[in-house]
Amino acid sequence: MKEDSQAAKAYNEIRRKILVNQLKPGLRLKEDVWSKTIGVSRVSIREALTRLMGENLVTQGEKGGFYVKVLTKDDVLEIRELREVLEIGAIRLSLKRLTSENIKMLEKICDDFTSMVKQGYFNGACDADMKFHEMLIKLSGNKKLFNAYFSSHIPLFHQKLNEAQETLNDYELTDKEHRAIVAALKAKNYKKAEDALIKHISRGESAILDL
Amino acid sequence: MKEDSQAAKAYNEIRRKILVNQLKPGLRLKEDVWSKTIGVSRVSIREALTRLMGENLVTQGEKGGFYVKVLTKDDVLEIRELREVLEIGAIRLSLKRLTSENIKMLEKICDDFTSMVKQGYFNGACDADMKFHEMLIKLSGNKKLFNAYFSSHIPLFHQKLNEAQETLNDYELTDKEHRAIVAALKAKNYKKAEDALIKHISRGESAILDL
DNA sequence: GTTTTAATTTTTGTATTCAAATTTTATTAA
DNA sequence: TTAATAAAATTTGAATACAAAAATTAAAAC
Repeated sequence: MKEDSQAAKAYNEIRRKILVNQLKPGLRLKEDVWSKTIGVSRVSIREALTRLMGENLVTQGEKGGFYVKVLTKDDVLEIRELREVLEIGAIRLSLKRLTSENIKMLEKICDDFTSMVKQGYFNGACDADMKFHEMLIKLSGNKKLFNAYFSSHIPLFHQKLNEAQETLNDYELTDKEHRAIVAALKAKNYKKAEDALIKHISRGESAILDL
Repeated sequence: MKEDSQAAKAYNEIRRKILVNQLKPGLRLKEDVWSKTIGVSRVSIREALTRLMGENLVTQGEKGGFYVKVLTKDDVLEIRELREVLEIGAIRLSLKRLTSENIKMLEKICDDFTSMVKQGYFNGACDADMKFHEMLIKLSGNKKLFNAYFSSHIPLFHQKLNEAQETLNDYELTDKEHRAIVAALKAKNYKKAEDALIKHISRGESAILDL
């Protein structure tokens, strides 16, 4: 799929919409509809949807037809575990190579989070939350790890998490937990960082499952 | 893609050939050739290749055209790290839920490995090696983790590993290391299991990079 | 003989087409 | 009215067709 092909155009557009939750899970994606919406032939739409199926962002019903991937309760549970595995792993990999620059980047994201919560920009705070965890992964310096992180529906997971954050207290807890992780990393205390991270992620899961 | 569609047929056939290294990395996959080989229309081949692109088993050149994914030296390094992350994580998740049944399954695989090496069935031993690590992942009980394991080109990595095993000594080392991991798991000693696993995987990487 | 250029062939990207399968709507019988 | 059946419409799976792009080959110029 060439960068500038019709199929790539469709792929990017549909993918984006799924990841920002504009296309609700379970929705059927009719080829003809999207063909007209995006203005490319049905073949190109099919190609885009097939690629998304390879990424597991869409599934196919037994009788054919594409559907937006549905996150079940089991999925949420498994994603939480996988997040734990990947983020803890990332910390372990990055600990040796962490620079003070890196720590500053994390602290900056924490500060952004704090200030946005204070000003009532809750969606912005959610962005910062996602960014924080992505940064943890990125600091591992391992592209494949980053890739695994993103192909695991973690963005979808985070979508749900966003909905779960309701009281101001939730945000303040998140903030504290993030900062605890950063502090442990700064002190190069692997065990402490790991514990803080596990605690943080587990709380997120509970919040989602309570929805 | 319906289970029994033409595209699924092509997808499975091409995918298998890539994973068992019958299609060498870097090879161009011409749609027309495969259309005639498999006996389906070019559209179905395109669909299969597009899906494989979503899985990152094939890539696309700047000027279009599909190619079998090439594993670079960096890839090997990153996969080794990712394996470490995923397998250590799997151990952590499974430790609480490990039954004596599970341990027996692992021991059985070790025994198979030993006996095949003794009889000179080195490819069989390689299979058992892969199976051992897959089992570690499976025992986590997390399908998404298993999925991440498989979408990380770890089978391709293992292919290379197979080529790297040369002397009888290599096989005996592998055997010992596997058994050390199982012993630690049996004793529910997480730290020991983790250490044994890291040591085992690191040695594998060195062997590959020496190729 | 080598390098450029032009012509030819191959290969891909995309649209169109068509039949089969599926879903929806309408009709009939209970 | 509800359930069952039949008819119509929609939707997909798959082949074909065709133009544009890329690669290869042949021809010409140096």
